[in-house]
Amino acid sequence: MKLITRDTDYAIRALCYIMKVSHKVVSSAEMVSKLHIPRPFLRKILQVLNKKGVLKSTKGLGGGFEVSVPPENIFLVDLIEIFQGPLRLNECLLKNMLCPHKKNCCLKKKIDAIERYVISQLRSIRIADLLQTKGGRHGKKKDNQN
Amino acid sequence: MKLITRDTDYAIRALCYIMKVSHKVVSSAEMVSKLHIPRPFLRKILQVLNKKGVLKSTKGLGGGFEVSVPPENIFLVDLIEIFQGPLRLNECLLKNMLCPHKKNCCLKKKIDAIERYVISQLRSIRIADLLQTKGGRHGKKKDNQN
DNA sequence: ACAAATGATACAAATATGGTATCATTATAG
DNA sequence: CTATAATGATACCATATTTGTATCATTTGT
Repeated sequence: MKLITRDTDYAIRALCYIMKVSHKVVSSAEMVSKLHIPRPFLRKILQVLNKKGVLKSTKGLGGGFEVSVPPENIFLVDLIEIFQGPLRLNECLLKNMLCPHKKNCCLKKKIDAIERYVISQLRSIRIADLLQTKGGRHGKKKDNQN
Repeated sequence: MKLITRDTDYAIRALCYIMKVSHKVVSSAEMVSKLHIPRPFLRKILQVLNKKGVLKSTKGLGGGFEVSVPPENIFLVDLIEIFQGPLRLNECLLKNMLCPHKKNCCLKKKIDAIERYVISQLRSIRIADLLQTKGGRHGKKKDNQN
């Protein structure tokens, strides 16, 4: 059971890279070569981030992607929900009607409580916070051979 | 993202049914008719529970399954691990080497902390505790039309 | 011996995940 | 104004996981 899937993972990496780099607009080609993410896959991910308003894209020569909301306002839970849908730990139970005739199943209650905790934790993680340990830690040191 | 998959779900239902019912040994046929679980799938699940020592099976006429450890000693986390493997929320990050050159990635740390919390919570949920709200709540009341 | 049960195991369908490929559109440089 | 470098849209495909099915062997009570 993965809390974070590959596309969310790649999205985090891409966002961190864009935030870290000095120039505002970053092309997908640059990210592919730096982050070693399969190109079409990364492009698809970037398009999603653009549609969701997390990134802003510019077409044409010299175009690319830039962060479109203040980095402090992007949280891990947002990316997870964009790529993995709403975080629901107990969907299976409801779908299969484990407790068909009662709403007060204590298993559901307990799992709901866990879910609330997990979401609250994920909501507290800023993508910008990850920058410190995501390759930008040493400020000006070169990291282009990563 | 499901915390509990279908087989774990079915296992919970079956265990609760066996615990709830007055007779010790319960056949898979009975559980199929009462719990509305596809027969071959339930049989497979029961066999796993038998192999793992949670249930004890008796072959032949009048045979079936009975609980083989004290119900208070069966926890939700055990069933999850039996059917879904060890609970690891962050395997993806490691596999893809999100942080290839540093062990002190703060994202990993945070997710590990969440994982520890989730596991501790799941470890505190006894299957026997679920009985109260799983169809056995009213004691002797009939519930066989479920 | 027969029937009722589980044991073992291989197969298959459906879904989710991870990834490709292709063509259209936009924008800039010259 | 055309060539080129970028993204937009979209359909497709491969693999893994989940959710089952099917079949035959084995055991056991009557």
